[in-house]
Amino acid sequence: MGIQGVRSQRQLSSEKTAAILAGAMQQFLRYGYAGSSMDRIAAAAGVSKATVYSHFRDKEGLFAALIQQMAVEKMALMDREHFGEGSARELLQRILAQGVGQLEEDDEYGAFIRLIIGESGRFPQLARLFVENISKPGVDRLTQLLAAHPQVQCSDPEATARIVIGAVVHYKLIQDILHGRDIMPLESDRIIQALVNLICGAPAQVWPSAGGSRS
Amino acid sequence: MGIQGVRSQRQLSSEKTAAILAGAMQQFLRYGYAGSSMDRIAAAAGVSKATVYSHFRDKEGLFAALIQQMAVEKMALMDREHFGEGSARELLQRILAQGVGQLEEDDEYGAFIRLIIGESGRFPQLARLFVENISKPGVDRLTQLLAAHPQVQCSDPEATARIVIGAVVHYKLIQDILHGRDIMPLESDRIIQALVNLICGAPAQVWPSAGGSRS
DNA sequence: GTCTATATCACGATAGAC
DNA sequence: GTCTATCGTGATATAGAC
Repeated sequence: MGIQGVRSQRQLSSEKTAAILAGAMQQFLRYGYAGSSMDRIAAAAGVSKATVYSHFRDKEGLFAALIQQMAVEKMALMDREHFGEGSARELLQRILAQGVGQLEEDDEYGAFIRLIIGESGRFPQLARLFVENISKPGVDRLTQLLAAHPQVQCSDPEATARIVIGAVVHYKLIQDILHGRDIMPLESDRIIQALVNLICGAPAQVWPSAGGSRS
Repeated sequence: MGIQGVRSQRQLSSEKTAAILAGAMQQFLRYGYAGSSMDRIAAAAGVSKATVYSHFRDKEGLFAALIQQMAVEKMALMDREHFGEGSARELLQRILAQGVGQLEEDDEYGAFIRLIIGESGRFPQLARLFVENISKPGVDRLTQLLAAHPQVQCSDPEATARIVIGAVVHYKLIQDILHGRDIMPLESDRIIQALVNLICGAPAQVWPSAGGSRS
């Protein structure tokens, strides 16, 4: 099903290939798979429709190649980051601020997530590719980071990592992808602070006695 | 844009209307908006295509009516629940177990979420309808519950509620909607327990002294 | 390799009989 | 109100010139 055999279509001009993929990205991200036409993709790429079919077997092959390319791109965004030194609280805060900020400024990322989820019924293998190359590496990295800092109070780092990632992704989902910013307004700092406080303990623990942590 | 004026189309037979909506649900949930055809919807409903057009103005009107109906249905699932008495930990655990269990057994719910997200670019008003009638009430209820139990250690109940809901929704998203169960296996109890421990403190609080809440 | 032109078909929406 | 039949359009994919 199209996921294999993408590389075998690449030994062509590779100048037009990039243009076609760019046009396909613009259309697929905006209109979804079934809502995009090969005519408009060719027009957006600045080539004829026959050229598209000389570079990719059919619409499904083009779509699979695009998703694969975007998965590699978005995966690379995360791998290069090093988060320096500091306490667990500082480190976690830095990671979350960087992740949320990147997610908020990258409009394309939201459209990509929308596309993957929307087509996950028709293209389950591409959805799995997203999980394997994007979701899992992110959760794994955070899991190792939580496990490496024993001062954080969590007995299950893997489940905790998924909670953190899930909270951030869901925030992006409601705020941007589902256009809920006016209905459920919430500053991203509130999410970040609440997450850090949950995992590292409340910040201003005035009385370390039995009281609690109300402001 | 179709969201209004749905009721005005209802004073018809209302026998066929239900059949059409059922057929539309089957098709739209499976193939998305652009991937569904009015011919197959009519066939799935057991009526002719002209009958569909006598009950709904066009494809967009039918889609909007279906989303509206499903939003009301799924909203009603949550409103009727009463969670009895008990400590904050017991209460939260009961709520999460009930919510996750309902989300896991209801295949239709996953397909509905996939559809809403996938079409949120083309139909932003329907996405907002989902946020307003499904997401917001759930978060609001959990927020009030967290705020009503001062023994839970959270200074921002609203942000905390969104973290909890986000973790659960993201779990459903990865496991079922994106077919990642084999790639990132995780028992739902692990998520529930980790959430409860984060919010209510670790379970075995042997010494309630200055130590904090390490396990 | 890339184009224009075309084959073939399914789509949304409607007309008109009953 | 519901059906059959159909109109016009735009879809995927290909043929053949250059």
